[in-house]
Amino acid sequence: MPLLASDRTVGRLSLYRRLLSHLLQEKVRSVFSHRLAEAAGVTAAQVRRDMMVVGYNGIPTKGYDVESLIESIGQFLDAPDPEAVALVGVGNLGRAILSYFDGRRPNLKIVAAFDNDPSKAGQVISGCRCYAVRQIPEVFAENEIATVIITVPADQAQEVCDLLVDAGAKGILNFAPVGLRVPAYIHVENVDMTTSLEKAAYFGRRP
Amino acid sequence: MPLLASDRTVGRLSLYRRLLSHLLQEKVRSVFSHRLAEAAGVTAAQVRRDMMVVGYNGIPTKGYDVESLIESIGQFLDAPDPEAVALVGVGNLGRAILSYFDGRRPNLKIVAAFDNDPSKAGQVISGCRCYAVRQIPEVFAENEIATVIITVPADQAQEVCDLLVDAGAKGILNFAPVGLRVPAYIHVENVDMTTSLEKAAYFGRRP
DNA sequence: ATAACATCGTTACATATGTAACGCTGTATT
DNA sequence: AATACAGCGTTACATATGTAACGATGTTAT
Repeated sequence: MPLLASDRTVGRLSLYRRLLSHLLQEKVRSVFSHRLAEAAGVTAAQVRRDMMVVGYNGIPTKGYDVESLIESIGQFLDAPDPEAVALVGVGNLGRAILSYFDGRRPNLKIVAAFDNDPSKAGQVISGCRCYAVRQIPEVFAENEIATVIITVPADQAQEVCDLLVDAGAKGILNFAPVGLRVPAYIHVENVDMTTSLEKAAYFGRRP
Repeated sequence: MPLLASDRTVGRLSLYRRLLSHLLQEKVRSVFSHRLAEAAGVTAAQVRRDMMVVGYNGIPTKGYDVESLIESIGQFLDAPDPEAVALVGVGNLGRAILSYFDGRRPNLKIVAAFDNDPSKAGQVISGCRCYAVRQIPEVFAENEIATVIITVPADQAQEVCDLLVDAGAKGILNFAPVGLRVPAYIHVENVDMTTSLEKAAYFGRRP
């Protein structure tokens, strides 16, 4: 099993796992590549090819065992131990995201939020404690935080990003609509809502 | 100039336009493909190739005129007239998005928000009026809404989606972590924050 | 026990996307 | 006015990604 998968593949694996979890909740024990493909909006061949990447083997005429496949994808995607995540920028969007992720992925828990408004420090929002921005280094070190979510306004994003990289961030989920400049070994995942909306409008208009 | 561009290309054009707007605010009149490429995180060749799609021509040794390029990209990406957008699901995330888009893209304005909690009807949030879900057909017809943002919980997303398609939605920006089933002529743009976070963590871990 | 069948794993192919090379063009300089 | 040069537009190439075809495999039913 290769230790590195492509961006697209990782995205699909994450999606498969979520779909499989839903199936498990509905007491579904096994699933065929066809069905999983339909739910994920891809072809059955794509699913089988992705399973190869994970190194998981199904059984002809039986399909994939839901529970053990979830386990296998987890071993591939997740770190061996639960990971601590931080969020910077406790505005409307930051709070919404804290709420969104609260309890959603136990292995990827947001344990600290930072804001440059000092009055927010000490507050607990959706189970997450707030700190001042200057506390980033110590809190990162204490919790071994490597993954961060940036939800500050665009004009502060680069500045915050630099602080985070210095503090040891490796993976950044960036909601600010700017291209962050980072060292090559850092991974930035951009969520650009403006672009997404414009794409929805554009392709909705031209079928 | 081709009337249809690829998904990726449209995403980059949207990004270029935003970067160009920033430049314009800083009174920058013209820009080279190199600089625009650097800001967007792509190669110069990519920028020039994308300009071909838009049908915009620069001038050797002078580069691209910022103002007229913004205009050209707008003509390519935007509808001839400003478009009305709706949002469904006025929870934490919905409100954050209403605030985020408030005044950001004048040609793509969120004019109506819907929620199944009747107490929200009549409220105005970030300049956007709230309605009950059952009012979707009439409000869509009145405002000729074709683009919608879905921010309802996962278990209600498909149901809401069906209503929206019936009401005439063509482009859907979906924040719910489920694969929506829609007719072929409808375009769904998924923003999957869970997957994005998992990707950030995965690639941060494996450089 | 054996044969038929459905589904899997894998390899080979097709398409989409990005990168680089190259000649062209217009400006600026002497 | 002629020449040098920086940057553009385009074409050709390389890589990445997705699709489909095909043989292998295990289960089930006779």
